Amino acid sequence: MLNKEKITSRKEKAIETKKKIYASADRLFRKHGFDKVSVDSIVEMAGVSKGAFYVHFGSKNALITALSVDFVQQLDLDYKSYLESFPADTTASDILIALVGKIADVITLTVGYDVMKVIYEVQITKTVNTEAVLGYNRDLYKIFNNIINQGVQQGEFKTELTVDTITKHLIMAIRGLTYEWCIRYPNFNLKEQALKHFGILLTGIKKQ
Amino acid sequence: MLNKEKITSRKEKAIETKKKIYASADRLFRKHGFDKVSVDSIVEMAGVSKGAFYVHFGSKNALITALSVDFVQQLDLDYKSYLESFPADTTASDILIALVGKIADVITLTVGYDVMKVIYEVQITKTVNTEAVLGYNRDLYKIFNNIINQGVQQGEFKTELTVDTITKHLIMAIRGLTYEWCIRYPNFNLKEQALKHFGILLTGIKKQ
DNA sequence: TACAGTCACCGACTACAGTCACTATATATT
DNA sequence: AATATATAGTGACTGTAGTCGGTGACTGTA
Repeated sequence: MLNKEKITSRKEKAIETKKKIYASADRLFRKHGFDKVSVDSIVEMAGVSKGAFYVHFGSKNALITALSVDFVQQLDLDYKSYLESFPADTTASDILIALVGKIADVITLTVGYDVMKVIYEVQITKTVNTEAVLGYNRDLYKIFNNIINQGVQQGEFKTELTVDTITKHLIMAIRGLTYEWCIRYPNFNLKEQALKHFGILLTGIKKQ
Repeated sequence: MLNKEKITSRKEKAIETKKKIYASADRLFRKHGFDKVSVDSIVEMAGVSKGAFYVHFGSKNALITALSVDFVQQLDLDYKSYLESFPADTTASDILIALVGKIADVITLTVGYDVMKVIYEVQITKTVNTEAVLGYNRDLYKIFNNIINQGVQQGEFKTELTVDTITKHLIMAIRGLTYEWCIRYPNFNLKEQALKHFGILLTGIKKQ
């Protein structure tokens, strides 16, 4: 029987090939944008065949998603460290508002429209498993969960809804805002609208 | 100079061609779903050339959008007549909650996942002008505006935000919920989540 | 060492959206 | 009526994502 774990020279080479494709794609996408880069150009730069591409990635979108996932995970780490800069006695609402502003900044300034658009498009076309972006154990959910939990503990938020439920609704709202930003681009100020929207949502969650 | 208004036999024939394409597409889409119908098969059924298709529709998505727009306008009319069945003294909140439930029902039961998915996908890929679906003068905005205005007049809602602003935020929330439903399909109960979400939003809008 | 099985890889091929130079003919102009 | 112009319509062609039967180097086994 073949040992599934052993890393043979053959598998090493395969991993090497995958990395080459990934790296070429990354360079080309950054240079020309997602739309203008074809699979053919990626495999040409990587020096492999088209067949090899589809051995390692189920589709062009799957590759884009893989790149996005790396990106999203990095972003979540950034949000985490951003929060560590806050004084311990900041209220949960204030933290949430600050975080939402930060997220809006990152999306509009760092990530940018082209990339966000593709991520949202891929999610809806479902050609790819986007668990890492959508999954409820994504870091962003944990971050929100912690803040909201703190708000509930300190009697700032209502207890009618579970912490988990509130978390899901708030992150859904961010996704909705970002979707709206994408479809109305460039006629929609994400940060301004996000802060206003969270003003409403937080009022609905706070104790009267 | 050519008279732009006159309906010549030539223009009649052109309209006829457009209708044939439209009708063939409608039949094929209903039968096989959007993804499995090619432009070639549409023009074959309509008995016209591919070039004719692109004379009348800028892209395949433009045709899908045209079909969607008809659909959406019909839905908005349905919502309007649904509201007329309410007693005059119903509170604005109650009307809104009922309407949101109705919309969720229509989306999940009447329109269905396949069609919603395409509408949301077309909007984000922006290959087409989706003004009729997104435009702030869409009937749905007017409907919401009336209800919210009533709520403000009767002192039920806060006056910090304008009626217009509230309308936009609520419809954005519906879009966000529907997007979430699409990307989590079939693991997301739209009606349940929409009602819960509007519970939060309305609390944030009502006078304390 | 011989050999059978596997699998990473190859690249010609298919399917399909969209383009464009051209044709045919209805309409406007003289 | 003769001619010029505008435009609906044509279909071969292009570009690109994705497919699939074939190949040979590498693997574990006897």
